Amino acid sequence: MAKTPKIPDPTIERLALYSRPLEALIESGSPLILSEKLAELCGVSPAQVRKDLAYFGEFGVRGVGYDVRTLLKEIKHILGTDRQWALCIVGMGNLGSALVENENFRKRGYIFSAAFDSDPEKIGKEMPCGLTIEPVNRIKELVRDFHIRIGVITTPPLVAQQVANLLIDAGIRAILNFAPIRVRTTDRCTVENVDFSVKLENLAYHLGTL
Amino acid sequence: MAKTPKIPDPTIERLALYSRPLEALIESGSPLILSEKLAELCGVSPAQVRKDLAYFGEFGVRGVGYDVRTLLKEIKHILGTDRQWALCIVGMGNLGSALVENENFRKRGYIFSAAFDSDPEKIGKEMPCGLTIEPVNRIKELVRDFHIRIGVITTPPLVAQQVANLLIDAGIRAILNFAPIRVRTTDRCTVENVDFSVKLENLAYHLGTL
DNA sequence: CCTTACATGTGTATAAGTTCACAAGGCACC
DNA sequence: GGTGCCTTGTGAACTTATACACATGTAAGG
Repeated sequence: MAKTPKIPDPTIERLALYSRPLEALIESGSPLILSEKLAELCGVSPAQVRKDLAYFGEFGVRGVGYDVRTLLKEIKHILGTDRQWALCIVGMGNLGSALVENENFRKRGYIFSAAFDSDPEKIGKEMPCGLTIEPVNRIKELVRDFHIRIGVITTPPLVAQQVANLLIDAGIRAILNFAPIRVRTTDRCTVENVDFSVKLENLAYHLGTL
Repeated sequence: MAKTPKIPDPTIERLALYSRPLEALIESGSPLILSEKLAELCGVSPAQVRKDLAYFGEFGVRGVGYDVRTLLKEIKHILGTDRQWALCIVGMGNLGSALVENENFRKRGYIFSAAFDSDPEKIGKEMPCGLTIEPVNRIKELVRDFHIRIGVITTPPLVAQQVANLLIDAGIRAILNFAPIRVRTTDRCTVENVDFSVKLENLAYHLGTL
């Protein structure tokens, strides 16, 4: 990996953001993009775009702009999206089921390799995507066998922490948590929390002040 | 609304975060919470908690702590979560269906009052929650009739912007967008974007550097 | 080959947000 | 009623992140 003295966390988040319009631009055949245009598409400032990219190298050509294909390739390499990642998911309720069927993930190299639940009713059922729901006591075994590095939690909040512990114990080093509770982890394991209602409350606040 | 000179945006996001453990504490019967304890539960610093709250008033008692019920009440009032909000949702795929069935929303006062899709196959179908899927050309009418203020977008990315325009035109002033594309709006309309794969790419980056 | 135009890359300035450290205030016990 | 303990509330220091403005380098055209 390239020399990266200290990258701001928001920069990483924005890199992922930049890749969305770039993918669309490749589809539409545009070979070139300007920082100004990309900035507008992502809702940030042009200087921000250039600074973010400059942390990792010189990907553009002065006086010209950025080659779309090259830039996307570089961003994907930085983020590690140029390879595939095996995921597992715990909690096959409505949300969990929706996620494993989601094409967006697969398209970006995130492959659900195992799905778990504790409900005996669900265990053994095959889902439209072809996965069979496994009992949680097989987490360790399947994480090892499928080389799963990332875990997704879509359980009720009350059991989310236990599940996180199971995942960490199984060797998972990154967790995407959809349960509305902050799960604790060790230094070895990164967590990203996604809480829909937090977002909604944000919106409600802004509505209230209008 | 109280005098609020200039509230940092992260503060609002954290207020919503604080409310989660507080709800749990009420269930478990603890009457009192210390900034240090709440901070730990939310993964922030105690000073941060106190500063965030101090923007809106003095809710605690020095030397004692915060009364859980009072604090939650105040936070809910600030965020506007002490009343109910009517939502509509556009795009009844797997994710959309999962969201309308989600109990988390209803519990916090967010009520799905209308669901839309453009697929003739889906229109007219009744969902487990009792809602009937309506055609998108009824958005304006139903938004008006049900006094809907917040719209949720769970469509494919290609039509997300059009849908956003429809919603804005119908008078919606806040949008929660799950499509992996940044939708543009007017000043009158706030948008919150939730992009799962951005979160995943974040995780992938951190895994890569480990 | 030199000049002009233009967009990137970057050091510096500005702004925003977080942590620190302590003053202010309330409760309990003596 | 006074004293000591404890936690909040908060101004100031510090850290982080964003915006500015210009120097740098490339391509095209005369």
